[in-house]
Amino acid sequence: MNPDSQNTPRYHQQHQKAIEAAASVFAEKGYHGASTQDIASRMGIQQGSLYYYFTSKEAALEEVCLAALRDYVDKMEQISKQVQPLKEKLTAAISAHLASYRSNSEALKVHNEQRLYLPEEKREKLKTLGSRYRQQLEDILIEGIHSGILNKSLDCHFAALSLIGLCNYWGAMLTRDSKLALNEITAKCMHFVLNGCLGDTN
Amino acid sequence: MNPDSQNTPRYHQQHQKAIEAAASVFAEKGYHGASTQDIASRMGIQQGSLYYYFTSKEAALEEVCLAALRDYVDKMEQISKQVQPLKEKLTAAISAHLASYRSNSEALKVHNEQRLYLPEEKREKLKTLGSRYRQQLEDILIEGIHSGILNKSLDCHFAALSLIGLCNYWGAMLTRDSKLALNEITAKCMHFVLNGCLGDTN
DNA sequence: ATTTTTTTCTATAAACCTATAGATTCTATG
DNA sequence: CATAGAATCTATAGGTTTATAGAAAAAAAT
Repeated sequence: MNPDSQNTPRYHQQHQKAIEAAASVFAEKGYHGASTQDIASRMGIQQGSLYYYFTSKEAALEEVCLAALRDYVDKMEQISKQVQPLKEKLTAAISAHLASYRSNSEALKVHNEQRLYLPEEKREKLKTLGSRYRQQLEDILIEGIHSGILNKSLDCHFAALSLIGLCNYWGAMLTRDSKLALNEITAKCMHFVLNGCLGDTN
Repeated sequence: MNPDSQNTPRYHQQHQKAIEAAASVFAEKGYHGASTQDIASRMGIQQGSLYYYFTSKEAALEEVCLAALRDYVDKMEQISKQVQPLKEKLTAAISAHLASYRSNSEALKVHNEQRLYLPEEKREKLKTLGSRYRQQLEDILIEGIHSGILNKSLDCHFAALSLIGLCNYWGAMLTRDSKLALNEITAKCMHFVLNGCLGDTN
């Protein structure tokens, strides 16, 4: 393959479609449970043709995870930058996290559930992006402490991770049960994270 | 195979070993990523011999999940039955949940991450057991409300599920990072669940 | 219109995987 | 110790899977 060929508009567009197809199939069947045949079928080409866009199945998983996380970190960065009170920011963050599970071709789900099947080396970029995301969340919480809203002695690192865990859990639920309402779950997560089980309501 | 043969002590013991081997391999490589060869090797027999203990690879996954959940529901039942204050009960529940990830041959992890690869019919028993577990947790919370400790308007159903999500997340972390201390994570989860980010410390 | 380049297809090698059948070894019991 | 039954092994059928190579079709450039 001529290396220049990767610069045509068509290549770019098809490559994108390939990533989406892979994300969708991996989300449904898991990395090992999905075949390159499945991915190719979903994007309407022959199995062998897929290798024009991915050097290997593993590379496909890597690209899916990277794209998902990059997308997501970007979104978080925007939220984090905006000047608005803590509660609004946090709600936006949770809502964005949960929403990705529904809409975004489930790529984030693939990242969360399948990335460990990548070899160590291929996971490094993911780790970097992942901790940047966690850091942004942490910063929002720290800011909340400074503005006097959150508890001074809150362990922000632990809280940020827990929030991620919580959102991943409910995000996965959302993809499985279409009856669940995104807004409702967002609000409940928000309330739970802020108040816990002891705290006063409203 | 003579159906009586399944009643010998040796069969029982080897069957148990097979379930543990399967749990360990599934936990590491995922259901589809693991081969029956892997499982057989781990228990030190030939690949074909495995079928003396499992009718199929899928049946192996089913047994692993069932065993894990049964074990776990039992443990929860005991905790739930004990007469002790809410905080102690909740701590015991969280600690037990997290501990299973470390010690229990990671079968619970397999249940949480791989059970969806089972066909609907084979998942029904799991659903029943799973909701029994959730219900027990919910009951602990309800009791906490009645005894005046927890917030009256707490959504116990949502809180119970969230707690499960949180424990699954930190449980998975514990298996990946052996430096994390079980007791510390238990205490932090406990504190987070009770107080959230707003609540007072201690 | 012809040539070049990109994109897709077909065919296939090589590896692997599940499940079964029948032979073989082990174990317990009379 | 001989024998029945349990447990394991070997070999393999039948299927799927990844990845590659070379042909063919489509698109773009000259």
